[in-house]
Amino acid sequence: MKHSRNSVTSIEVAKLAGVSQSSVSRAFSHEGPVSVKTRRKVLEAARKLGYQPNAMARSLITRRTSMVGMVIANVHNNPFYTEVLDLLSRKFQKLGQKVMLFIVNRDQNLDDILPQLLEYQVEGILVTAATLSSTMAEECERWGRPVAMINRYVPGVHASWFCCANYEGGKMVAKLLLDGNHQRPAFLAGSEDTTTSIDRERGFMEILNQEKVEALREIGEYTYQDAYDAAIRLLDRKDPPDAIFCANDIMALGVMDAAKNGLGLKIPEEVSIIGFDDIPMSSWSSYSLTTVRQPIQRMVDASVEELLNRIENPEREPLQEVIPGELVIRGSARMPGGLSSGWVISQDR
Amino acid sequence: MKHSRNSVTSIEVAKLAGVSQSSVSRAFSHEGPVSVKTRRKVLEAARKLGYQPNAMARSLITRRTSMVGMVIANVHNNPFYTEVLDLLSRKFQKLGQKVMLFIVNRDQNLDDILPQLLEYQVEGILVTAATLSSTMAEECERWGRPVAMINRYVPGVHASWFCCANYEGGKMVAKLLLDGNHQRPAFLAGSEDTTTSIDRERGFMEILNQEKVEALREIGEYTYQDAYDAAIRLLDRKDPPDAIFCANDIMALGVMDAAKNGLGLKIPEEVSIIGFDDIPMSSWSSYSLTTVRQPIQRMVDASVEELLNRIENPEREPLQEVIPGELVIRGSARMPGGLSSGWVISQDR
DNA sequence: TATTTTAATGAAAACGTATTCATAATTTAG
DNA sequence: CTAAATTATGAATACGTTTTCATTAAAATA
Repeated sequence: MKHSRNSVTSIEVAKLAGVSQSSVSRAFSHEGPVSVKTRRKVLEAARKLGYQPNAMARSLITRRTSMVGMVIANVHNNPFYTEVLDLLSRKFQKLGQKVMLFIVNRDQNLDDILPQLLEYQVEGILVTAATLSSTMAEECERWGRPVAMINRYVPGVHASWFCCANYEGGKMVAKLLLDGNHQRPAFLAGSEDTTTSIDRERGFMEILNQEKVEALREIGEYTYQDAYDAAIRLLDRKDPPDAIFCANDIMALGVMDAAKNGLGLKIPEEVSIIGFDDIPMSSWSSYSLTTVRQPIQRMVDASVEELLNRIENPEREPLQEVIPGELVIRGSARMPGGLSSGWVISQDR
Repeated sequence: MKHSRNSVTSIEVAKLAGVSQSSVSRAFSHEGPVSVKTRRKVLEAARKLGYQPNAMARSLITRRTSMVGMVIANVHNNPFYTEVLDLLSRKFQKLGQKVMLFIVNRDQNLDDILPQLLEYQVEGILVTAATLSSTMAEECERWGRPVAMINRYVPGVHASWFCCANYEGGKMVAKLLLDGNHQRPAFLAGSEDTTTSIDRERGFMEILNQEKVEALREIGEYTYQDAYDAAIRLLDRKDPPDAIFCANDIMALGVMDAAKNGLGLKIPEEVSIIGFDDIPMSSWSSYSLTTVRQPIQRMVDASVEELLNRIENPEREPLQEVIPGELVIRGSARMPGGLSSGWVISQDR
């Protein structure tokens, strides 16, 4: 039984089973009336020939593909998005969706990706850690291809999105630092053009400004090494900060290594460090990073369900949601009295 | 200009442009003779209507999809495979292939994944860190869907694969430890059913047996936490090992944390630790892990190129290759004289 | 200019399925 | 036991392309 390419079609199965092609189709699609007898004959013949229905042909007639596009950035340098990718992919699988994957750079233009997704008739598009221009997003939506984003939003655009409460998270961190008697905080930004970094910083500065506390600032481009270098610059000043809030965990780990191993500082006695994400490594004993945990499972569940929902109900208005994170207290920041490692503090919103 | 679903077809474009549907097709597929004048007219009309060719319909007639299936495991708990995923995805993209992604568990049976891949007419399948049963692999190959694996092989199966030289890597580590005067080595296995762990251990034990050195053994299931716990068990014995070779880096980091922070041991003075992979975190200053670097870029390039090659030339015999890794000397293992951190030692094969 | 060669075009067929519609077989009701 | 309702079936069509083939237009040659 040697086959050339995938030549076996429903017609051959029909022939072998002694029924019409229509019956083969009906036996496979679980709809339509088929007698148990013919179904049995068909499945038997199909098994013998190794028949697989051709999804391309089917999609042509049903106008459904059960495929979604997934565009994701930052997957290699931020374990948080690795986990998002993993959870998204599994969730789609569980719900019977095929995933067409595109891994891009954070700042990459998606103009050349989208046409490919549309050509292949994905029924919806999920974008994470990358930004879809508003015209592109509108374009998709106008074509009846809903778009959902995780941790990214475009003001005024007609698309679904689900973000961690970045602004509120930044506020929580600022409060925690002030309550812990820090005098001279610093913020280590990610990329200047990401809403996540911007919003976290805005919340952070909001509280500091209220209390008339000034903050130092550096940029780390969301990478360990950049953060390491930035931390050295910060901590080597004659007026170094006594706390550094980093726009994400991977940078916080770089900052911790710079402080501990690079400059021999004690954490948190000489400098407190706080991150954002709560990636697995943050809980490892070498770091024990105090951080803001993103509600990753809820963000994934919500965005997937919303996307599929909008695929089924194209007229429905896109949903947007800001989901609160939680402050995870570990050992990398000096605490106000009464708080110690192990506490998890939910946001008050 | 409000569209319902994607209703605009080449026929409508033809109508607007005042040409035949065939000419529209020819204007878009870069083959076939078209005058510049009609091409211009067609593209203009297509732009106006926002026309996108339907890849499903095309694939039906061309019998090509430019889609490959990618099955990958361990992506969330091993950064090595995150990087593999990233590089694979980008490489396929660059070569014009669409990627249909399936993320699975390491030990998950692929019997329910494969039919989906075949239904969707992927032209080839790339499997990483998961194992395709030999019958399944043969099945694919018989249907003209070539299979390529990274870091996994099934003896005697008709498929391409590319592995790091795990066996030789294990030997290098054993030699290094013996030359560094270690008396009592241990091996921390990954999952018992993975060839990677098995082969690394085989090479390691081969050298130790030659020198009549006995080794302790534990199992870590490839996770940080399991490795941490296993390390405590090993190091808390009354006859603890003076060196631990771990089947991958993520486990080695867990072992380091257990030794350093859990038991207060000095690395490498009291215990040497060596890993396998060379993930980014291994070079971070908190760890500085001596490890065997997998030739990840070469493995990715080779497997992708081989897969596409076999798609174009179905008669070609599958290629298999064992690609040597390199020993990366950092600070987590006592060195024989003359070797110090920063050395990279290629395998002698 | 007449003739041959080449390029451009449109009509029609094909890809493999789902679905509609008419018909045949079966079951249920009367 | 017949009539009516229901269920099962097959023939034919449609989905949106690419491709073949015959034809026409244009260019190159004589």
